[in-house]
Amino acid sequence: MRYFIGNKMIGSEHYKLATVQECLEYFKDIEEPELDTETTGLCCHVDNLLCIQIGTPDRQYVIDTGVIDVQVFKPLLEDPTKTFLLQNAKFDIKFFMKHGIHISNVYDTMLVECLLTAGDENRSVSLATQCKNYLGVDLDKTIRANIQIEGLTDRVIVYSAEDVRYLTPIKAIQMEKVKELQLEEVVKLENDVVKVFADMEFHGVLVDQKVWLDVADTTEKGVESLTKELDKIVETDPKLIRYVPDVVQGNLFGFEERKLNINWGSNNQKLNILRDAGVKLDSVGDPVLQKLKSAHPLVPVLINLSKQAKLVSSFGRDFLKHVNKKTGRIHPNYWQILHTGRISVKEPNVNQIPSKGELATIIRSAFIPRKGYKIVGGDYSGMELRIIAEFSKDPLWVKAFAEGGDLHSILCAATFGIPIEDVKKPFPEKPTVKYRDVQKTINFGLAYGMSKFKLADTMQIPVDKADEIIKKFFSVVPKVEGFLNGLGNLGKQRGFIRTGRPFRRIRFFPQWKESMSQSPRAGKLAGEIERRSKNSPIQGTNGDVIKVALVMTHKAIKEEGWPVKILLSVYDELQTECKETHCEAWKDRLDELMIEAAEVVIKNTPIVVDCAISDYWQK
DNA sequence: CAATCGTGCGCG
DNA sequence: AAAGCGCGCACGATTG
Repeated sequence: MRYFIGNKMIGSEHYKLATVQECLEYFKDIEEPELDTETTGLCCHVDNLLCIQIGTPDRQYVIDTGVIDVQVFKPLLEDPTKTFLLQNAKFDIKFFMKHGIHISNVYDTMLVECLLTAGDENRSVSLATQCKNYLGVDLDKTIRANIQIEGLTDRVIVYSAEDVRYLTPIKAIQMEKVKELQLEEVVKLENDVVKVFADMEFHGVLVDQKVWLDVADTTEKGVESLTKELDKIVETDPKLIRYVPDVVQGNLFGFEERKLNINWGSNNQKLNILRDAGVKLDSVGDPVLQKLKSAHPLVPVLINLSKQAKLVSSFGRDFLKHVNKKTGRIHPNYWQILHTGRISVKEPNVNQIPSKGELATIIRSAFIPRKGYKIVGGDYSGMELRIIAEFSKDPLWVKAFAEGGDLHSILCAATFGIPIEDVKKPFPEKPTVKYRDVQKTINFGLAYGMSKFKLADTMQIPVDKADEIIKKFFSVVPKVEGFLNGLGNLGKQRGFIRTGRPFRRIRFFPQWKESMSQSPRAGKLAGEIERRSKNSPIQGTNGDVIKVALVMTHKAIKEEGWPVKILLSVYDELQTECKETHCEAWKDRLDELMIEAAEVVIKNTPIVVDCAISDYWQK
C-alpha cells in the first residue's frame, strides 16, 4: 500500500493520504526501513530534496518535503537501533546532511551488488538490474527524468514508492549469497565506510585559485615556447620541407603568428613527421620516445612538450571548473568499490594530481585548509610491500621490515650479491640506472605478474639477462615466488581470488570458463587471470586497510570530539583538516589510528605511517 | 552535430 | 598464447 504525506486533499486509486504521526508510528518497530529520496538535481549543495520515501515491502510513504519539514524525521533517521536500506546511499546521505541529519546505519544494495559482482566488466549494479535479476520485476525508470518538470504527480508518487519497496527482498537474496561466499565482514566494512565518503564529499576541500592560475600561466607559456622550438626544427630540416607552407598569410594585427599549421597535440601528425624525418617508430608514447632521444632533435623536445601539455590540459585553468559555485570548494566524487576493492575518484580525480616533477609541489600547495586550520596527513609507508611480507612470510623480506631497513636496498644487495653500500652504483648492463632501481622495478613489477620480456624492455637489457635476474631474485626470496605463483594458480584453478583476512573480498574472473576451454583465446585469458590473481589480493588488501582507517578515524573524530574533518583519501594516504590549536595532538592520534587500522589486517609485519602537519597538501 | 573509440599519461 | 596491475581524463580521429 502506498501513502502520500503532503498537501493533497484526496488520495487516488494508487495511494492513500497519511500524516507524519501515522508514518512515524508505523516505523517505530521496523528495524530496517527502506529509504530513498528524489531531488531537483545531483549536487547536494545547489539542488534540493523534492520528496523522501520510507517504506517496507508492504507500505511505502512518499513525503513531500516542500510541505513537510524533514526535521520531523530526524529522530527516526538517526535512530541507532535501525539500519536503513538504500540503493547508492552516499547520494541520499549527503542530501540529509544538508539538513543536519546523519543517518544512523545503512545497508547499500548497490555496494553489496558491487561486492557480489566484482571482476565482471559488463555488470550493472543499478536498482533496475537488481529488480530484474533478483525479483523479475521491471522498474520504469523513464519517469525519473520528468520528476523535476512535473513535480509530485500521481505517477511520480507511484514511481517514487516503487523505488523503495523492493530493497528488502533484494537484501534478503543478496545476503544469502553474502553468507555463501563469506563476505559478511566486507559488507559491513563497505556499509560503514560509505558514510565517511559521504562526509568527505559533502565537506570537500579548498583550492587556492591564485596559486592554481599562476601554475597554469607557467605551463601554458611552456607549451608555447616548446611549440615554437618544434616549428623551428621542422623549418630547418630539409626532409620536412613539405610541412612548411610556400606563402605565409599576412597578419593584419602584427602579432607574431605561427607559420606552420602542425598540431603537436596530434599523435598522428607527430608520428608522420617523425617518420618523414627518418625516425623509425610505431608510437609516440614516452617509453618509445625515450629510447629514440638521439634519433632526431625533435624527439627530446616532443618528450618535454607532452609532459607540459598534460599539465595544461589536465591540471591547467580548466581544472577550476570543479570548484563548486555554492561552497567555493572542490567536492571529489568517490567510487567506492573497483574490481580489486580499491577506490577511484572523479570530478576531479584527486588520485592523479602530480606528485613528481618540478611543478608538483606547487600544484599540491594549492590544496589548502580552511582559515584557522591546518592540513594533517598520514601516509602508509610501503603498504603493498608489507602486504607481501605479511602473506608470503618470506624470511628475508620479513626481516627487512622487522629491522626497519630499506627493503629495496636489502633485496638489491641479496639479488646482485653486492654489499649494501653499493646498491646506488651504476648497473653494469645499463649504467644510466642504479642497481637499486632495477630492484625496485622487480619488486613492484613482479607483484603485477611481470615477465622477463617486460623487465628486459623496461630496463633495456637482453631478455636472457632479465631472466637471470628474476631467477636470482626469486632464489633469495623463495617464499615470495611461492606466494605469487600460488595466487596465480589459485585464480586459474578456481576462477576467483580473495583479499586477506578478515575481509576476504572476492574478485571473480568471468573469463575463467573460456580460459579452461579449447578457445584460441584461452592462453591469453589464462595469462590475464594469472597476473590479476597475483595483483588483486595485494591491491585489494591495501584497499581494505585504507577503508578500515577511514572508518576508525571518522569514528574517533566523532566520539572523541576532535575539531577535524577528513578531506581526502588518496591510495595509501589520508588528509585531514584540523583546527590549529589541536594539530600536534591530532597528528599523534591519526598516526595511532592508522596503525591500529592496518593491524586489523596486517598482524605480523610492523606498520609505519608518515604523518605531517602543513599549511597545504604535501607529499 | 554528438557519440564513441584509440592513444597517451597523471597517480599508486 | 601472450608477455605488468588498477584507475580517470583529455584530445584527436572516426563514426553515425
